Amino acid sequence: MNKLLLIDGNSIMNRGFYALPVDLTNSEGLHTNAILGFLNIFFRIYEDEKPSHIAVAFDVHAPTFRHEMYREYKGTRHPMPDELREQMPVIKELLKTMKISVMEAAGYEADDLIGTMSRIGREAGMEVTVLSGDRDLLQLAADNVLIRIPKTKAGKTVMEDYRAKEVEETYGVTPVEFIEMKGLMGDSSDNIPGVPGVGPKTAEKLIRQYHSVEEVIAHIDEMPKNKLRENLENNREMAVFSRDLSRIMLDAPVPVTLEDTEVTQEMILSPETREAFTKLSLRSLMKLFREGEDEAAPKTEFRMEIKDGSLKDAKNLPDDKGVVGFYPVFAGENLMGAAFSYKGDVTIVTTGDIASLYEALASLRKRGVTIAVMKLKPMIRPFSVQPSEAWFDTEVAAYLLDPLAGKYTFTGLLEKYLGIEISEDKEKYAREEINVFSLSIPEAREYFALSACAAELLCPVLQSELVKQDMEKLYNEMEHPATFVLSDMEEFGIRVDKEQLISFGERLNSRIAELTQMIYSHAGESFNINSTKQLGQILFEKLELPAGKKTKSGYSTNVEVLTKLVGKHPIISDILEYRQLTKLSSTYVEGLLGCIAEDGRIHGTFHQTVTATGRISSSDPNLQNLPTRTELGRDIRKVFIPREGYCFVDADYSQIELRVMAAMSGDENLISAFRQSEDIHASTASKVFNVPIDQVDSGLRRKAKAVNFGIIYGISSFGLGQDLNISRDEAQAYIDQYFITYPGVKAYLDRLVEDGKKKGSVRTMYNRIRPIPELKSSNYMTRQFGERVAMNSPIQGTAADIIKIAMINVREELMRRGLKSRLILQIHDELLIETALEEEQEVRELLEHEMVNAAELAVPLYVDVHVGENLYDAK
DNA sequence: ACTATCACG
DNA sequence: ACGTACGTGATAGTC
Repeated sequence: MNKLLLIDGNSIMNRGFYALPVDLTNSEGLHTNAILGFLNIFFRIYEDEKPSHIAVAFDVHAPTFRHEMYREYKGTRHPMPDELREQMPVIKELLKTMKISVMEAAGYEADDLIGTMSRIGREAGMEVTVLSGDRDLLQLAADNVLIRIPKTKAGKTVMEDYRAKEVEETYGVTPVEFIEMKGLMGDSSDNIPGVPGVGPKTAEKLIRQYHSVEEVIAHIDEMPKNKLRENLENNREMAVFSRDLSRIMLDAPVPVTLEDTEVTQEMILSPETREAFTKLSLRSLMKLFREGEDEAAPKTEFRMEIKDGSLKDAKNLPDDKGVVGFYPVFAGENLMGAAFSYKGDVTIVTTGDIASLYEALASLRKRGVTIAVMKLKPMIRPFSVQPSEAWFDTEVAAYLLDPLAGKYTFTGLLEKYLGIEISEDKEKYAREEINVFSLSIPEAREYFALSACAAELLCPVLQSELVKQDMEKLYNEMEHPATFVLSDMEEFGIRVDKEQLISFGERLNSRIAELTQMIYSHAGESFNINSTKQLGQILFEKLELPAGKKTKSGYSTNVEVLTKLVGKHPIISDILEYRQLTKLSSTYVEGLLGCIAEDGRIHGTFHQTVTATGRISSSDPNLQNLPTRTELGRDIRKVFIPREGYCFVDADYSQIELRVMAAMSGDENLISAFRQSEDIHASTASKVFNVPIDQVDSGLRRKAKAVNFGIIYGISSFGLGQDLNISRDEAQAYIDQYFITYPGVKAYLDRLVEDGKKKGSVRTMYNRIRPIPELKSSNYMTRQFGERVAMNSPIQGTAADIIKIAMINVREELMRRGLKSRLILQIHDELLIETALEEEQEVRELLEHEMVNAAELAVPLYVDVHVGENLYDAK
């Protein structure tokens, strides 16, 4: 028996939109929650009913035929949220991809198209199912027309099913009478007026008795003389009219024939659909394809076979130029074995012989094989991997494609890019940090095999995705070689004078002990000064100091608040000093001491796939935030020293972000300012505040500097005012003046926001992408944030790109010249080279040259170079 | 696991 | 009427 499924597209999309979190987006920032909600319900019903024919109806947003005579009532309709609106064309397109008929007709509502199709189906002898969240459709219910209304019960979606019988049982009226009822009671959400004072109860009572609006009217005089009767008398026409408005048309001009709506599972779940789901990041729906393939002919099904083998097997793996997935197993420094994957066949080799494994890899490379791994950096050293070799790092590639993803595990990437879901009980593999020794032997074997296999499968997909996104060059020429620089920096590390660090810590701690006692005596009791909760109580309750207004779960006790209280009570300055010293002691002295390796050096980790903008980050310890802004904190840097016979050569870019902005905006005034002036803040002050450059005092310069930073961060008058401690209006005046001075900058920033909104992302000069889903938010604050990000990311990101180029070239040049000096640290706009004393002059020149020439901009790049015997002196 | 604070560019 | 500067990581306290 043929079955026809009719879906109220607007209603089901609406339901999906409000049922699922709105922050569901695909990689391009397009919202997908309504689409996912729609598809979830759709496939549930599809499984249930296995319909042979399907059509989805949508409202056309124009005055509809049934309502056009009553247009003034349409004003009360809620406008569709933008996040939902943007999903409407996408679902229609997706349905077309699924070969499902989309019905739309100008002047007709979805209800009318569904009603008409239900009649056509019924007359053709089909079973008809109507899916809608709207009870209006109940009037269509019949013995062979089933109305299904999804409801959420305890978080689960359940269906309320109505045939004619159920409508009568629930409402006490027949489906046809249901229309009459609505004529009396009206429907505010549908802008049907009805009769005043008549609600569902009265309407039901009247229709059960009289069966139609006309009959009710005909019997008005039999009714008791009350308000109801009066209302009915005064609204006879309105009742008839409302009833007619409520009646769904059964003869609308539907744009499809019954034959058009015929569809099979194969047509719905085609490869094109799969591709479309992937593009929409609808990962949870990928399982549909696997099930489909299990039943039919399996084609791209995930298949992996693990077998044991020798290195000889590994060496001879592919017989053509291909991709081999690779995963080495280490226990600390010791090699335990490796997994090789080729076309889904994984060979696990148990060996501790690193030289032979190295050899096997070399032989694969020689034959032009690409070695794909999930994470390259840790393999560089053990296998002496060179930047020129064809290794492919899926993590770095996936990071470039989606820098906001956060983690790049094989489970996540397989699902995202290939729709392959590793079965539920393997969830532990999805974790970022995984200790393979906590796994059983078979589990561990499977983990190694999956890692190798996933790398192999992902490699071509990610490569073609990079090409599509125009980031192939970025990967090959910047990110891939940068991995080697980071690996080197981690390997070399930085030497620390442990004794000096310990004695520095002792000095800090004795002062901290003094301060602690003084604070306790000021407070009149001892308490945990580190607890903001307790500190807040002492300061603002016991000592009754004016509460720094900022809160959220209590009083704020941050520097900003405390600084304003200095002088009000002697405890404040002690707390400020205590804070500063404990920070130094715990984070820097204790923290760093815990990181010193056997060789007396700190080998931190540099992360390449963490930041949203393309910057490098540093951890264990973070070597990019060593104190420098205060004198005492800065002293910590004295314990970072070069090895014997070496010195530090350090260079930092001068105003790289402002220069990048000048160049990318093409603003002539800012460009010429940079070409002429060495002091851009003073120059800005002179122009913005309209004073001769030689009359710019330090205060004016400070203000201009703050404005310059503000511009880069995506200026707001509030933020600038906060920073400079001036009024919002004054801050706004500075900003206005800045944009008058540099109109090209203003135009550029506007362009970034506009472009970002259009594309959902922005890019750096080197094509690095930063998605900005916030730009499409309906929340004002979120959207504002998105706009600031749109202005900042291309600038910060381009600066990050440039220093990456410099790092790569510095490393390359040091090697090429056979120098002993090594790059050991990058701090965003600064590079540090541990330099052999005899190479000092050459390295100074080399470093400056490579940094200045890393990019050719409309504005010259400039670096400050320093030499020192420790990190303190080198800045 | 989350929040508050503070170190850096 | 809202409540903000952009990008990170470490520590300590609290839940």
